[in-house]
Amino acid sequence: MDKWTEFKTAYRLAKLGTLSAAATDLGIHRSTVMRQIDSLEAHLGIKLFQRNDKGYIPTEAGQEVMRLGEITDVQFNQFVDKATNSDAMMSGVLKITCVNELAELLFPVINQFQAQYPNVRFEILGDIRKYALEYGEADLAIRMGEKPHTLDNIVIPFQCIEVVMCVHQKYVEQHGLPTKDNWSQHKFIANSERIAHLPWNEWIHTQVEKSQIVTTSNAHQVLDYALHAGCGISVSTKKASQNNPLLHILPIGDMWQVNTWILVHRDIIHIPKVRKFIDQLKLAR
Amino acid sequence: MDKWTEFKTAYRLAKLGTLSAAATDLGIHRSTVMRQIDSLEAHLGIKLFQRNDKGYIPTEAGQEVMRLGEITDVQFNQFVDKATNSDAMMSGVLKITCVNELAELLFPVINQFQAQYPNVRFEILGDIRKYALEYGEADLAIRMGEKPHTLDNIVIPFQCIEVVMCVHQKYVEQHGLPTKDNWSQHKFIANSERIAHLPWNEWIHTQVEKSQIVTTSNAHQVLDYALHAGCGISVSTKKASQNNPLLHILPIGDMWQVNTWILVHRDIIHIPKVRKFIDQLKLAR
DNA sequence: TGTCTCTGTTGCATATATGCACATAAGGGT
DNA sequence: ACCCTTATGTGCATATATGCAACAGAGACA
Repeated sequence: MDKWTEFKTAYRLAKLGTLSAAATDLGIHRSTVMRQIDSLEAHLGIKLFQRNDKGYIPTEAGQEVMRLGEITDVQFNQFVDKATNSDAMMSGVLKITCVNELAELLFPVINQFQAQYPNVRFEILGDIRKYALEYGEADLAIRMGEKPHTLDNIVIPFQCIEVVMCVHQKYVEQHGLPTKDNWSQHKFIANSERIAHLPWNEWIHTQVEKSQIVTTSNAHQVLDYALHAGCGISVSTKKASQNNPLLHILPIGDMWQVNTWILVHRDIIHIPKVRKFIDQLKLAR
Repeated sequence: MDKWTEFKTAYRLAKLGTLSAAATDLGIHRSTVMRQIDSLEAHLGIKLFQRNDKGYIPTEAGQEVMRLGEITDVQFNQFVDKATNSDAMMSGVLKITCVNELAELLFPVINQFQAQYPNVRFEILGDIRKYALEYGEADLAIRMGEKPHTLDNIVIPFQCIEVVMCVHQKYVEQHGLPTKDNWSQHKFIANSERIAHLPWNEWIHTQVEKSQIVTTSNAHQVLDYALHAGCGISVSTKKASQNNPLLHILPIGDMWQVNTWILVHRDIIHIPKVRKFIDQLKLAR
């Protein structure tokens, strides 16, 4: 049974009783209604209506069509209402992918957003690898570095974050404060993998002798522990470093201005909750 | 939402993931699937799918379409199965209209039919007036007399019944046995209304003096009571008269050969239970 | 009785949807 | 490196469905 449109026509006809009324109701022509019914009956091999000069009377099967059509119509309309009404769509999960390091930029906005739309849940896919927006693995991505060049994804500039070298007080007590002149003698902490979209990590791997990188991990949080334990010099956002009085910001290297970008697939940017969340992200720039 | 066909297409696409698969499944062309989806999305103003080079991934709304479509599909298919499968259709009510006098012809067949199809219920509309098959008041009609000439109804010859004049033993004891020569002196029982499709009733009204018709009623059963109480001469089927030893069949008038006809609307004759019941009626001719 | 409006029905011109062929891109296997 | 298969996307010719207009019958009303 693939004649769903004809089925709806039959349902309206059974409900209203005449071709003319059904046609007006459906916004099509009388004759179209008639031919759709003829077609449907021929297809099913059963009569759905008894015709007379006064109109169309549903047979037992026709009454079943009416009953079923009514249910279906309500369900479809409810779906359309729900899908069309923005507020009703402000629910479900919003999946965001980013490297762990960027998650902290997100949560102030998420917090604010959830106050307004408590039914939207967030799922942060904090991982090294890039999740593919194209395959629906995530709704949004936050990326760093050069402006991503994609085909199906829309790229929106997000924050320009400042990144600094820093070291913990414990390290200073043990090894002294690294300076511009002697940093090449100190210990460094870095991600064990070379990841193109982690620019400062690349900087360490290219600018620092391999032997200086004494602590590595594939997890950002582990590196953070190492930093706070005084294992060596690491990289952090300026903001995070300033908030911790035990962290010393070092004048080593340059102060990085790293651009971040919001990525969203062009097919889902118009989904209300996605759009509204992006709007709030923009305000937080 | 009147794009039910497109809705089904969207549901299959969401289920199968690619245009090609959905197209094959639906028996239409890839490009048709694509354009129907585009059309539906444009109509709803929301994206149902996220497109990529591997296929179509349903959005949250698209998943809802899939869920709803699945339910609807099952329901529609169940309907088609039920409506198509003859045995499954052998249920519900079968409405038959006839004058009370003919009902006794029906019940042997009904009895046999119900043994085979216990889920079919019968509703006999035994009344003087003709129920209109065209307006769905009844499924079948049994009519007497001349072959009915109708436009939308199919007429099938049924039984040729023999009708006789008869009188009860009580009447004979009181007034003597009516004969061919003296019947015009006797009392008659007739329906109070002149009904064209009750030929023997018409015969009485035209051939017998008004003053002779001493007992009338608009109900056949009442007339029957009057006959058995010995109130006068009445008309009955030969069969019924022969079964009652207290009834005398009189040689008055002619022995009528009355044709009876099965009437059924052309739109419902193909409904399994209607067709099968008619088949059994034919066997009982 | 005539008119008016309601119903379904049917032929015909046109608008719409469909299928085909081809272009394009990406991955898998040899 | 090449082929083969998978997938989507897009003009274009054609098939299909639609709307229109006209017709016929039935009932309401004056």
